[in-house]
Amino acid sequence: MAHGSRSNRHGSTPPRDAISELTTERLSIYLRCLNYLESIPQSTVSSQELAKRFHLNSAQIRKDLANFGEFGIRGVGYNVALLKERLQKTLGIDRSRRVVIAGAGNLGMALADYRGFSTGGFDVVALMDSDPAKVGRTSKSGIPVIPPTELPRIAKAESIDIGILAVPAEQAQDVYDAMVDAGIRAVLNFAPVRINPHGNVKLKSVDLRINLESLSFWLKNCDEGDCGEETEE
Amino acid sequence: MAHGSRSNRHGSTPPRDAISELTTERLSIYLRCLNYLESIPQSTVSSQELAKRFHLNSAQIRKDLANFGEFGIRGVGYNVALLKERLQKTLGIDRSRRVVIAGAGNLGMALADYRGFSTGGFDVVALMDSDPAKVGRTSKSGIPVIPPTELPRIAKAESIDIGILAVPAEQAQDVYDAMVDAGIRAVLNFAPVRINPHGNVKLKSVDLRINLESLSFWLKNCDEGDCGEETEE
DNA sequence: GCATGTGAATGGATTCACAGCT
DNA sequence: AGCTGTGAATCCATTCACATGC
Repeated sequence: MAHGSRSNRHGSTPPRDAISELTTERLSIYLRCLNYLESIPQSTVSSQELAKRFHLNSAQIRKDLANFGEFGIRGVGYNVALLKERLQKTLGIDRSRRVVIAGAGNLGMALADYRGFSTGGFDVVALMDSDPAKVGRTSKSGIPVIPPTELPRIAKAESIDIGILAVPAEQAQDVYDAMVDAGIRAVLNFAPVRINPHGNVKLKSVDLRINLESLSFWLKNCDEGDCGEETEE
Repeated sequence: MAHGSRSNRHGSTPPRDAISELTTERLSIYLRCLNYLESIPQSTVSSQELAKRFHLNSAQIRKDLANFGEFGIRGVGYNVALLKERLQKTLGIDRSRRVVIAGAGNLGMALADYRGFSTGGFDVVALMDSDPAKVGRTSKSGIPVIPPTELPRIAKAESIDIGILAVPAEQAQDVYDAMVDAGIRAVLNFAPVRINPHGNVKLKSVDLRINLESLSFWLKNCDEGDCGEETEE
């Protein structure tokens, strides 16, 4: 109780009306753009300028933002720093999110040390690997490798928010299940398999091969005639 | 001429009618599923079984496949090995695609050695890095690091199909432009920036942060009330 | 005047449901 | 009978265009 009354007083309007994944991914993109503008530096931007600069659609920008409040000033545009802050809050990265990565192979190690994660909101707490030879070592940046048996304890103790699967395809389902059992509620999967998802645990998959195959398809159709003006992001 | 007459004789029907990216990405997924079935082994599969097993929609599978020919047998289903072969051909990975990776940092190195690429259709020919200290060395699996000045020559000599950007955000645009100049016609970008695309060069971006942010958004909205039955791939 | 925020219109993609083949 | 391939129907996302407010 005492939870949902003050409805539109200054942007705390809750989504509640089912925001699509496409929308939230665009919010991240806007955030990226704003970071750039802030570094220029530039303090104000209109949806049109954003659209032109970064190949977006101005109406879509406005509509996406409108889902979460009224962040702009009519006749003026958006305050870069302010909008950035609002987007970070909307995406839930105003506080740090704790991450564990399963699989201390090439990919897992690279992700663990990826600066794009550590700077700004994501905190890789541990790598996990079933290979005893790897356990106890650390990544270049010092993230420790723990054994699978430690997962439940770490997940609780460090209140892990997100699990990343960077294990071979054959192990992915089992490790996913273990993460779910350990109470992790969001998983990002890099293994090239379809995970059997557990309801209530958010699953997203990034299949690196799919992207290459998609490019290959385009190349093939290019060779065979119509190249068109494709670009896409 | 002598190009488009024998229309539907055994599946060589050309797309020509603009296949969406979503469709081609699903083709890759189907291919992944077929590989699994082949390993079971299982020789025949219906769209319904595929759908049930891998959380897909049977009508969509049939519709996607129908874009490229009639691969199934009514009353029976699809031959796993045959369909797999057809999909590989459709995606243009029946022959090997040659890849160069820009950026010999953690991510670039991990991608270069990623087994998911090398096994089956993609051939990482070289890493490229502007750091002289890295040039001349190799990745764990032996892929050589070349300097940027070598790119045009390698691109021609090795007939590179695909460039991968694994460089820091600040360099991404320049390296992309260099790849375009070198005649590379498809680029996969891992840098968290919006690349200004060159027409006629296919660009796809994979932003690792976006995926984490998307999970974070979901977690946040979970905490604040409606969790729903989300899952998604 | 200028740019946001938004209903209405458009355009795509997914799903339904069945005709047609084996 | 069973399952594919496909028009029709539905659903969702994007874009347009304008009323609203600075």
